[in-house]
Amino acid sequence: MSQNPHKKVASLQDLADLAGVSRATASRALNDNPVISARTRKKLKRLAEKHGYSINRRARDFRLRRTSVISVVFMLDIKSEQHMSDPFFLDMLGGIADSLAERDYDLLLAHAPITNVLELRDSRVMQQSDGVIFIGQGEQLQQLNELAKGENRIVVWGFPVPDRNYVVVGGDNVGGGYEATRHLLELGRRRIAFFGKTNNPENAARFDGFLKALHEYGVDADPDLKVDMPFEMDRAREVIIDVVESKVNLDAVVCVSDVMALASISTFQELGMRVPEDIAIVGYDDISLAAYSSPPLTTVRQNIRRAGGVLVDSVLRLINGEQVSDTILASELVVRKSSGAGQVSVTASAANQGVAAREG
Amino acid sequence: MSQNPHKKVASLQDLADLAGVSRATASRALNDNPVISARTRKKLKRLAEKHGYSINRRARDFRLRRTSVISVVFMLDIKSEQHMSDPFFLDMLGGIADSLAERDYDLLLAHAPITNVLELRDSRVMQQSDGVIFIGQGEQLQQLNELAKGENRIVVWGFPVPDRNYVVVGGDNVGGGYEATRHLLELGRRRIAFFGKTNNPENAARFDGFLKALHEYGVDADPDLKVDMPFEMDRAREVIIDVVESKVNLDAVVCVSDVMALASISTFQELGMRVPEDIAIVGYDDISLAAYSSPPLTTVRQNIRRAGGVLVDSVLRLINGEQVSDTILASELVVRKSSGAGQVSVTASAANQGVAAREG
DNA sequence: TGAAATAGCGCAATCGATTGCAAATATCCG
DNA sequence: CGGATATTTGCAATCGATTGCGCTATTTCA
Repeated sequence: MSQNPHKKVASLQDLADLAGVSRATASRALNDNPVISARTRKKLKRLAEKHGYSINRRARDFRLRRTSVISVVFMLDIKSEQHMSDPFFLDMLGGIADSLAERDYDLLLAHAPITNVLELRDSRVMQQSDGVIFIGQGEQLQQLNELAKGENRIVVWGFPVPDRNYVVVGGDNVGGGYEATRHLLELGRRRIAFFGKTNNPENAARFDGFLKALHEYGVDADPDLKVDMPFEMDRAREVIIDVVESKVNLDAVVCVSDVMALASISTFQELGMRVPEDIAIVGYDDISLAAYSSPPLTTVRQNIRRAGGVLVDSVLRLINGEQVSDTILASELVVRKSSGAGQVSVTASAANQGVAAREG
Repeated sequence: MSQNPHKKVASLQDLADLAGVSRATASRALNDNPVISARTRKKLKRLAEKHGYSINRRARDFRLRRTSVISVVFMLDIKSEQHMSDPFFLDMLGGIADSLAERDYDLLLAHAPITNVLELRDSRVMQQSDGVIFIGQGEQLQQLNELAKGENRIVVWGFPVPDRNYVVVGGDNVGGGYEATRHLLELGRRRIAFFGKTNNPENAARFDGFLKALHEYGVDADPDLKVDMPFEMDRAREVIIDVVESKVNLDAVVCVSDVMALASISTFQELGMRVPEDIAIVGYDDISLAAYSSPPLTTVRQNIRRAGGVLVDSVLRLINGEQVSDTILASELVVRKSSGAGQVSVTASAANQGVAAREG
């Protein structure tokens, strides 16, 4: 009201009228179309500025038959909504949101637990957005692949399994699992457990790294030490108690997430075990609370903000019809000692850009 | 492709052609306009179903001059982006996202640190969405109020300060602060500190509750025990070290967030103090990790998912031109003991619905 | 100086839906 | 059976932008 010198300039037509030109000219001027003279262009831009006119993006998107919306879908463990509260996801979401904002895209958040990814096909996630970013492949590899069939605007944060119809951006899960395990082996531990479900490719890859390290150090893998840990912390706690009570001999744990690691620390301590003296624990993600557990948590850090940027980049390039290859981002082991919050970083593995080219 | 029996039915016109009626009739039929006969309506709905036609929401929104988008703005401490990774926010966001999805609204996420709220005025947050939800009032009470002036589609999660132009939904901060403090007083503690900045209304209210409890128990408030704690955990750590080293006598702490409480526990332990023997700590929010710290954290729980629902409800009703009053949601103290993950809940204060009516 | 080339701008169709009003058809009633 | 009323449906404008094509000026060059 009061901030606009004259009456409201709501549409392009209003602006054009004000400038004494046609709507078409106004449109072209604001879009820097070279066919418009510099004088006219400047005049219109000045008027737009002066009257606080900003283009109606919905109208433009409508005309251009696009949405300027990217959907972000969290593929969580089906029954555990709680899992979503892992700070890792918020960091990831923040990174994606920032990158999208820079590129002038909106973010449509879909995080309700999805029982079958294929149900998404007719949903707004697919229909009313220009592209989709999946966080995690979940357990529905088949369905996800089916959904991605014929679609060329889907990017997934996860692990590059063979024969898929989507682009993958992921951390170096094998390397991360390997470094985490190697760290424990270097500390002299030999009875190292792996805590986490391996029914999704990411965790399976971490487990591969785990096995690789064991093998390298000549340690046999004991099936009892692979624990299929649920994501919900209270249930995880029960499983840990089971493990300990069944007298499985273990002196270290590699966890697939920091949240799980923190829950484990708490549970082991509750059971009278000392961390890390009796049992050493390594997490994954390096959430900000990791540095503030007691003892501080050694963990594998993924560059989440960078990941968000790459995810957005990839999906936008797909939309643009460009060739996009997969990306594996480096992870690094962050070693924390009980004495204070000091930390030492050890690079785990270098970033490999574009590991696998994508078939057209 | 293969799932559609015939060719693609992309627009309402296609569907109308298929049914042998006009576009107008098709539109009315799908929208259950009573002026259309039941037979025609059924026929069109069946056809739409069969051919997998779903309405183009952008086109409809465009015609209806609305966006079906609600913006969510996180009003964070300006310099600390990290703060965003507090799991509390993700829970809140999840609750809002779910409620919006139910109501068929999109969620536009704006979380970049905002130096001046008024800058939002010309941004997409205000211009391209039907309503706005602010999470927290931040420190910019004045500007926020200025922004809300003349707007009647803004809802804020926070504390109902006087003379504002927006609707507030909030937890019972005074009650929460009070109960947290009372709990410590009941345990016999008398040197209780308050950790947190009180430059935003929510925390100020918690501090009021804190003072009220002290007063009730005849304990004098010591200015040294009010610690203006930064949100970043590493800086908070430094402040705590300062406090301890300056020989301030304290035996308990009320924190304005669980994340801060967890960081405090870690720091106190690092300094050789036992928790809770030497110093007892109460948090706020009951993030899921709170139950898994060592020792488990006693905290004030806010019903976040409910909050998300109320926020969405309120903003949609505002959009709808209805009168909306403020809402204060109950908080409850969750007491956790070192022995295991068992927990006892004590209701802190009842929910007061619609505390203050809003001037039209 | 006159014809051709170029620059600058406007006309009008278009994106996919909604809706006031009018037209067409069906139903009713004396 | 004819006119009045009620029921259904269609016509066409509209939301706010973009863009192919064509129309004027203006400039260029022989």
